[in-house]
Amino acid sequence: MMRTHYTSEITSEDAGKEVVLAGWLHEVRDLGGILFLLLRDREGIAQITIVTKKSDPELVNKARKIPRESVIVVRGSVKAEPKAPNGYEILPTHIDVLSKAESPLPLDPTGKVGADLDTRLDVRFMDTRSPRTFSIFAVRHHVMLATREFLTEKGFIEITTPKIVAAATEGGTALFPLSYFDREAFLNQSPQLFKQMMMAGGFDRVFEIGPIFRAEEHDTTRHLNEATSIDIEQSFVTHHDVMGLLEELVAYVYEKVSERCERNLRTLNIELDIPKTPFVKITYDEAIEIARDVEPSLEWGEDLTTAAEKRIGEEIGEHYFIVDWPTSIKPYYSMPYGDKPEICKSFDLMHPKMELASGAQRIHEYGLLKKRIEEQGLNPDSFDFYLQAFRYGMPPHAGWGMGVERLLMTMLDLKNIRECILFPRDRRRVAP
RNA sequence: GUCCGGAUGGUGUAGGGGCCGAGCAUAGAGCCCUGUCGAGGCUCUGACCCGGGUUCGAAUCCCGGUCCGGGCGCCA
Repeated sequence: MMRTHYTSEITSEDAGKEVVLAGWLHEVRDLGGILFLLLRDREGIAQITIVTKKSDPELVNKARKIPRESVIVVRGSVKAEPKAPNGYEILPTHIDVLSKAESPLPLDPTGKVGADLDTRLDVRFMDTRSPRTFSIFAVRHHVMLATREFLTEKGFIEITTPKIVAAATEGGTALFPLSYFDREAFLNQSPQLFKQMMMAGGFDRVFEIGPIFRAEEHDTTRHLNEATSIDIEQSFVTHHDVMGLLEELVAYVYEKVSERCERNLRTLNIELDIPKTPFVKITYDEAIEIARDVEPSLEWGEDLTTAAEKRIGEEIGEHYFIVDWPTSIKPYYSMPYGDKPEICKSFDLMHPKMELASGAQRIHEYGLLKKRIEEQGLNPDSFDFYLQAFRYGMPPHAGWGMGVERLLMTMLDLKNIRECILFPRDRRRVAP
């Protein structure tokens, strides 16, 4: 290791110790007789102080010439100093420039001058140097870690399923075609079919965190063409059981993030309210009723518009479920109610600002599933690989899928979903 | 896809027919400065998206294109 400490690992109590810090030259303040260099690493910023008259002229000269954002290693002793930012400063004996930064910089990581999201995404490697952007991804990591902990604790087994597939999963959404040797294939829109097949496979409880691809030409602040989904499937349970699991998971993730990401949340200026469980449940019928305030022409059997979702979100004001959707607007694998087949055992998890997840009790009976595929205008033959799993002992099961970026976006109150993914793929952007 | 708005130094912006030889901030170069913490002061460098048109005159108005932002749709 080239460094002995992160900047955050030093306090005024380390006075007198020799340390080696490594990072980027965040800022230089040259006051003439005294020179302050700010060294930034991913955990924070440390002040390097050089009193010019008392220091080696060569070191002073060298320090004055380093361009901002160059990668430097500083060896020196810690001095307790109430006037310094974190209560300590480093009196350097050696400063090495490992990689000199060109100037001007494509954006300003100190954040003094703003940059458009588009500019930031073009030079994401530099954007993530800013403590704010870095914090978003530190939180993202903890969202995914907490999810894995929670689901593992609940007996779920993590699986990975193919992203290259032969046929559409659900119909509905558009897929990206690609050439697979001499055949056409697609990028998968969801692990749905595979996780269900593993219920027949005896896994009982599975989850996957992975990319999903949608070829829709949507162009909004809450859609991506490549997103990350947390998907679960569980056997011998009902949709009510997996809704319970989902709300517990969301609350757990919020709780762990607020415990483990204190500094990041402070950087982002976010005060996390841990959602209270159980979440409110309203039926689709009730949702339509509320939505008619703003969408009087909304008919039963139609999907909710953006304005409708907003109106209902305002009304409820916290996380909630919309349950019992019309069978016709949900995927074919959703289980219709036996006594009322026009509605099904499906649900959406909503944040007041947008949809986060959707799921259902699944059809586990071969004949009904095949019939539903046909009714939705799809060809059962292309689902043979899937349907087969329902013919030799398929337990009743339920599950859901939740968008990681949307969870993070609503948690951190970010205005654009592109903030939540390092290298977003959208209608226009395929690089970097 | 559609509607609205926009494109000015590296970055973020002001200016909406002549006042623009384009203002400001920040960054960069240089000088001064011993406690900065958005350090400060002085000097300098650096820009009107592309193509047509209107006009004596276009950064500014019109047309086309490209790119970008927001809303809606589609969608999760």
